[in-house]
Amino acid sequence: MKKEIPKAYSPSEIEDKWYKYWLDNKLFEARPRKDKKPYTVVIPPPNITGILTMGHVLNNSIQDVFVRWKRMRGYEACWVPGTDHAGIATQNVVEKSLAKEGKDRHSLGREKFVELVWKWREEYGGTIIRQLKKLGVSCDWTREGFTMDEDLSRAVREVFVRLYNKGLIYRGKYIVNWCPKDHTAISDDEVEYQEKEGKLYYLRYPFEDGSGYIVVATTRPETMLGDVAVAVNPADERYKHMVGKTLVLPIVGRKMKVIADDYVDKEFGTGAVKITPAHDPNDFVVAGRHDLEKVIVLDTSARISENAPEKYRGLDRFKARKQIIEDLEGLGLVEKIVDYKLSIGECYRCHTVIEPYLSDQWFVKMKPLAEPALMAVREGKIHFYPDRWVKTYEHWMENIRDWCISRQLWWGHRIPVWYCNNCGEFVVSADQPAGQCSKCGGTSYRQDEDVLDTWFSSWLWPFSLFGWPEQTPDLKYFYPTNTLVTAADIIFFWVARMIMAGIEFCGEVPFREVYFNSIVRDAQGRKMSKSLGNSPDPLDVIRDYGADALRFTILYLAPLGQDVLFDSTKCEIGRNFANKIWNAGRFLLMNRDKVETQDIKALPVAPDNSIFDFADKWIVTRMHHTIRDLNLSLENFRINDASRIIYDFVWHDYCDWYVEMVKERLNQETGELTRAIILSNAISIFETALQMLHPFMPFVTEELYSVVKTSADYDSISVSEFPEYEVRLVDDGVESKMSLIQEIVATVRAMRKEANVPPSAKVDVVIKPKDEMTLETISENQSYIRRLAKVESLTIGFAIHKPETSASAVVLGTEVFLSLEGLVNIDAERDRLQKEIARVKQVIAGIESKLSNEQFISRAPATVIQKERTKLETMRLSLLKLEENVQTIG
RNA sequence: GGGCGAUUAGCUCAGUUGGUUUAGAGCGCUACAUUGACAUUGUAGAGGUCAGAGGUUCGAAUCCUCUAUCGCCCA
Repeated sequence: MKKEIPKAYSPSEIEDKWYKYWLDNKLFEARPRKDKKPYTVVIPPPNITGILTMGHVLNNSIQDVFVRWKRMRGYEACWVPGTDHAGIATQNVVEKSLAKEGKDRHSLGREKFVELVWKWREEYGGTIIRQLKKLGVSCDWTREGFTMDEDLSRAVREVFVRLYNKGLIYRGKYIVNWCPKDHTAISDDEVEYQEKEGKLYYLRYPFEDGSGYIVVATTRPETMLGDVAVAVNPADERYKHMVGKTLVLPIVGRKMKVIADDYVDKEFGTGAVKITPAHDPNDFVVAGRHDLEKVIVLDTSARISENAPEKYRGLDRFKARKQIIEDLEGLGLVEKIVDYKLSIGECYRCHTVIEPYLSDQWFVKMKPLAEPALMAVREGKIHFYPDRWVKTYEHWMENIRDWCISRQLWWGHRIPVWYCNNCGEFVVSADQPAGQCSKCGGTSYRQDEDVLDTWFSSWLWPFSLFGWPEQTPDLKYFYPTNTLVTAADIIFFWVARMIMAGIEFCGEVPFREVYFNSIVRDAQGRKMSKSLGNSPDPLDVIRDYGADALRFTILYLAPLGQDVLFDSTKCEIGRNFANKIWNAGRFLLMNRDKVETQDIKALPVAPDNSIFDFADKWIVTRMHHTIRDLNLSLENFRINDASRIIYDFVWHDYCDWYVEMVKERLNQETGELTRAIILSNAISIFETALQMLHPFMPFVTEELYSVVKTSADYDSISVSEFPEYEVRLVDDGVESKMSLIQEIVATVRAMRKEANVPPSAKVDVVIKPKDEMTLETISENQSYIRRLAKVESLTIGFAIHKPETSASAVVLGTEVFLSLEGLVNIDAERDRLQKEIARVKQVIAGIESKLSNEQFISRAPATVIQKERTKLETMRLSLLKLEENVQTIG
């Protein structure tokens, strides 16, 4: 079975092949089963309008690591994918394409428009899902959900009805955040605040009786058209005598009173505030207290409305602002205009400046839902990683405000409220009411025009996906889910609300752990954004470097709780690593071919065979420590630690040292059976390494596993058994022995370099060990030292004298001499030794001062003191030898 | 204004409850190496007063306080 293996790993051919294989063999499909524990993850559903970003790459790579890891550990791993209908975003996209044809949604009509959006969704809505598959994610695609699916929509209506019946949903005229571009209300959380340079306008409002004027300060002078009062603080001496007096609103001519209200901040502006109840949330509250009229002077596009003087009607709010200031200046009513830094609210979708706007909306009373959700996190029913997000969560939950859930859009879940066409009475019902109107007996109804906030469906995601409100077997088995991986910027939008919904509707938290993944930034630390064009297209990166490389790199770079600075060229880390693994596999296969007369699959696997030497013992020990550390890191959500651990093991332990040692053994052994066993040991270690690596780099590991595997137990590495730490396979002493060998090798290499010995030249080395144990270790492994340090003859013994012309070094008390007939550079050698002597002296001085400190002796633990004593001894011995050797130079 | 985070090698970052640390890695840099796993490589090397100042401690990159700079969230 000779096989040509290319020198370099090329991912593109391999990735598609294996992804298809996994899907064809239904390896990611999960079902309720008694013999296994479930491990459930629901994907944060990307918008159907979205395309894959680096943020998605990180988020989904993390989920895939957990899911694959758990699957291999014997859990029934269920990762449910899906998409979000994204009300505003999707409607915008479709409207834009309509506009290109010179049409708009109103000319089309609601029904046709919604049909069109569905068509758009069929055609383009799956883009991000296709892209996700390129990443190799192990989702159960048979369970793919969409927030507008019939099942999920049913859950939305059911939830609305239940909350309404419980008195937690109400309708009312309130000030909401209005986006004049999208023509809809948005929730408080959907407003983004930006610091901007603006102006503060000081306007004079004259008294009716001609006794002068009062000066008010405002940042939005155009709203004066809707003013109905001026308020001052009742404790403000400056204005006390003016309260109750009548003003005439300039331009408009409306008569209004000066009122007193505690809300007014004496320090802000002049201490007198104009009151515009229909266009400011605070003024709205004040107006309620004083029973003031609410005059709406803007229309839904934030143009001046019919309720204002004719001159301004139809003007855009910013144009109106200019015009009004101009006109007021003409009347001599502008006191001054000063520069002012203000925080402006923008629509998080389109970045249009939000207008506070009085309108009829539906709200959810949040306080009763928030309380148990807050407790759940406080009591540890849900853990956050990193846990500092708990504080943010608590702060928000303690100050929670009601949630405006109605949106003036066409695309979304229509509010399940029906109005009697006859009398206007409304019925809240999951389905169209069939019977007679309870009030007038009418039988025809029309449904509320508005749709629900998109988050009103995504907060049900962890259970609506499993068939809620039906008590399905899936729901019983897979809910609550285990791990939620998401970005922290939707902790309020989504995470907190899911917790509330889970507890309210299922009586159980929706997940046990929340992992907040890093934010991916560009190399300069800027947030990735479309407008900056600094976001690499993950598909390009996959094409250039491979999906495994991208996954590994971003996981390796993203520590828990820190942002990650990413640049495509960093994927060299992952690409080079994939190539390294590939070539380790290539080495094994090429050598296996040389012993093909042996049926390598039939050979006993390490350590249960006779050929299990120092190198095998060492790598098996290292491997089990790696398994232990890797599993621990993953259990603690320290994914970048985990990727480092496996990286170091594969590259440094396995490739740099173990493979080199295997080469030496193959070189020495002539018996084919022995050679085959050596290889089978090496292959079995490699297989385990592949398994550990598989959650991170699924493709290359699957490919190599398929060609290298000896056991033939599993059709796919993705359903093979994840390695578990076995303490019986750990040899306690072998690591320190190996590190002695490694240090000796490194020292010889360094000495060679120092003396300018060409890399190909062989050298003679003489070693005088520190003690019997060292002697034994070195003797037993001298062939490795020879090969790794390119040594011709190696002499070991206690009765050794330093060769005449040689370089010397001391490694943990053991002397190493490098014979350099005519090669030794006396000055360089002396320098090197002097430097080392100085360093060792410093270390000794440090330890001595510690040990001579009575406080240290009396207070430090005995083990620490003993360690210091041992260290001192070794260092003193080294110093002695170094000084001896420096004297015999030349 | 309130809260949170960061500051360690030229760059990007590890350093888990203070003591196996003589502060590590990757990239970059310097030197050398190419007949078989890999130049997407190997070997060796240079490079750090752990932001600054105090404090706690026998012992601090690690804990506490303050200061400085940067970033994020909330008002």
